[in-house]
Amino acid sequence: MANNKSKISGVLEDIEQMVQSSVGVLVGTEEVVVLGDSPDHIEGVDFGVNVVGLAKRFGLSPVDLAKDLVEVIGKKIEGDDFSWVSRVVSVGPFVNIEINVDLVGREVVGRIIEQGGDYGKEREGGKGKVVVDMSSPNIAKRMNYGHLRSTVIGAAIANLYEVGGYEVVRDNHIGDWGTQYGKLMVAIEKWGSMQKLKKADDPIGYLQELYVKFHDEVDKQAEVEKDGEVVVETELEREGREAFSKLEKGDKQVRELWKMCVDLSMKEFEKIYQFLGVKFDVALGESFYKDKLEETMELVEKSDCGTISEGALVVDMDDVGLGVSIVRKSDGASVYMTRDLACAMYRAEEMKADKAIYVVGEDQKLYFRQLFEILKRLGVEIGSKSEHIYFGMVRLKEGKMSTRKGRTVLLKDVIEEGVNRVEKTLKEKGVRLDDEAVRQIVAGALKWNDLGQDARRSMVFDWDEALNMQGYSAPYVQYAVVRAKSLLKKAGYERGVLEGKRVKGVYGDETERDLVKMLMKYSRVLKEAMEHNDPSRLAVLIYSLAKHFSTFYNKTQIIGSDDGLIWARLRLVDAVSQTIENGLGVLGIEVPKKM
RNA sequence: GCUCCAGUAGCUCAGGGGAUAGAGCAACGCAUUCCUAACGCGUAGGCCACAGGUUCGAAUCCUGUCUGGAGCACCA
Repeated sequence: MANNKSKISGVLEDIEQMVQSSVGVLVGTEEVVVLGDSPDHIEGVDFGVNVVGLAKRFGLSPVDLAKDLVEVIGKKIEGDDFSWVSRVVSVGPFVNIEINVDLVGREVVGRIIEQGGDYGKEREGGKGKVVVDMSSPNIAKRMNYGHLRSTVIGAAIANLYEVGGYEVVRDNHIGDWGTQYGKLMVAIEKWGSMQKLKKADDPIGYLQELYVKFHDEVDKQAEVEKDGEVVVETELEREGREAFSKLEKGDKQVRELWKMCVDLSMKEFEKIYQFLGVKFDVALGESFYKDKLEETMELVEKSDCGTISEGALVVDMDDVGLGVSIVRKSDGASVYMTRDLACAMYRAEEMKADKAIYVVGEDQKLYFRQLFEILKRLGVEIGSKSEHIYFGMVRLKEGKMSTRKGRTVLLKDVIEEGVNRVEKTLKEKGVRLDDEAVRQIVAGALKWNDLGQDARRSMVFDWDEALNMQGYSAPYVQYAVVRAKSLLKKAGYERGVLEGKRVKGVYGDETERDLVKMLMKYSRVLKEAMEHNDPSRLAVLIYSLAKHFSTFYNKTQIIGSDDGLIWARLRLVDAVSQTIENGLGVLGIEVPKKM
């Protein structure tokens, strides 16, 4: 087991491997060993292993096992077989390891600089193809702050899978089909016009108002009719439902109007995506599957799981606690489920995807369990491999967001406020930045708020939190990278040019040591983030890197130092900045040229 | 009513069987002729919702209670 083992795995993994084989010497088989952090109050150690679980499994005393392990590892170190570890001690059931930080540091830094933007990436591709179903705004509605979540979390998940060796298709699953568009068509015909829509400054706003009016009118009708009999469906709703039915059957006039709404909406969405720097590989909206719906409904009807109930085609999953799901309405029209079934099959058969990841809010948890269950019952394999990555709802202090009650925070307003805040800060600092840098900072701040914490928690919208630019935030991390790069430039540092430069005897300082340790953990954290579908793990690590870099930057004068460490330190700065930038890249956050 | 998710510092959150529970914000104090202060250093702030249980060991696992969020047939 030499130091220069496979360069594919990281140094941390190599050390783990060494401990693992040491365990093998003691118990006969190699057991998976994970190096954790050692506690701060025990000085001089860097990583720790808890052997209780291991000892129990083999019926050994944890304390004895720890002692024995220390002895075996100690021999390896002494024999100069493994010089990355300089000391190993046991404390109760823990085995603590001190790394030879100078050696390890130079190795890790060297690898990062060598691999650059590829550092942390899985070398072996071919893990499979995954479709990430993300963003998915509904047409004819303005995007509100809540729509940010699926978009940025989806982008980060997609990137995580990509660096994890998967082929990824980012699919913006636009909501452009369904009864609500029948209602919208009715509203346009009754109270608006195509001409007005074409000329409108804010076409989506125009459509949204019509949609809201539709519901207001429905409420009025319902009240009137309530005086008579029990009303299930108002006249207006019936018209809306019929209009959708017409749309679905291919009525030319309705289709034309619908198409216009789609095009106008997409144009608006594109502006926001551009600001955020979010890209999709495809945008196959729900309507894309409109010609496959008949076939899908037939398939369900002919399958063992489909039954007719109250005129509708349903799948009863009560036996597994999932209730009943409608696949075809009693009037023959499709529902969301029909489209998603067709979509899943298309992704499996046509796109050759192995897996689909739906980045959609927690309110649809039951729905996706139903979707996967139906696919399973239909014998469609992708269903059992797909996942619903959910995120908590965004509320306002006043309560749930509601387009109809005008109680929303529009995404474009949040962006605008972000730009204003950045510009105000710049004025105070007397710094000038171009629009691109401002955009990157605002987009970063917005994304961090979604990616920096467990997405499953629901959140109450708060301007200061949504646009936080201090401390645990994207601008803080971006700033660290910008400082690092500027420092490198000022020092005349160039990658790979080291002739005659001393790069020895470094990384003894505590902060430098912490930085090295965090760099070592990068690829592991990346992998964990992917496996848990949790970008926040990555955010936590790169924030930590930025934090320690800031400490280092403030206390260590690098340029002008003449203690012979300058080049080694610059290399460390380079590696740190590269790693942070890689991590930010995975989160979909760009680094401005200047800050 | 049933099901799922969450409750950790004043606020927003990390940690999710192990060693003395950590950050950011807010507060207070310090620093600054030096690589840009969206920065750094320090102080203070905790019955980890509550009650039982499992364990050598629980913020972490189990059960129950309370509080908040989400969902439960022709919306998406």
